[in-house]
Amino acid sequence: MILPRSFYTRGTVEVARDLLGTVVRHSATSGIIVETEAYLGGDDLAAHSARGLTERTRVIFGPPGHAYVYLIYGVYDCLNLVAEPDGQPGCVLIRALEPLDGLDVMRERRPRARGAEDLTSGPGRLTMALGITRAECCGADVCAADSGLTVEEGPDRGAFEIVAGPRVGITKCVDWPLRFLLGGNRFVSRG
DNA sequence: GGTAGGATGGGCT
DNA sequence: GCCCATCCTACCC
Repeated sequence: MILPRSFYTRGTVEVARDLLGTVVRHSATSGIIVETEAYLGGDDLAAHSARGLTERTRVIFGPPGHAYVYLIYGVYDCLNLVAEPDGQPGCVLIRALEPLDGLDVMRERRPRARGAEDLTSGPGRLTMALGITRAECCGADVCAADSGLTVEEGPDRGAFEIVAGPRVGITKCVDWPLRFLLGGNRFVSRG
């Protein structure tokens, strides 16, 4: 049920697409991934790993199937899942979830959310709703049942269309179609 | 319906 | 000192 490490030991784009429909679980809450973005190695200047291996980006260069959580704009934590074989950079930003378990807990963690669509429809929102912090989760092994942060096979919901487009909020490599979302899903971060 | 602007702190030059 | 892989509010149609 928990996705095996071999799932992540592949090209980042493939992993980003295949993560759609799977389930992220942490601290009494879970959600189905409906939007992802791939951040590659090589000449992807939008990726944190583009400036090389540093203390912060060490996890991205490490073994696949681990969580890379970072602070954005000094305010919010964002969740990534590391792909590619050990030693090669590449990770997938989780941008939106469809809430699955623990909706009441999510509402307590996000008192400002008006409807269910506001709970997890954004990279900063979903970490708040699931209680994911970089202090607790950065570097966590999402393939290990006892890690507290796991990614599981999702419920079978038949065929769905994957829509690709430019990544959100970046200024470099803006034309690369590395954002993926479930077509027509109302829990995506935008459009 | 839309958007402009502020909050806020770590990472890197 | 500048740059952010964002969110929320206020205010304006």
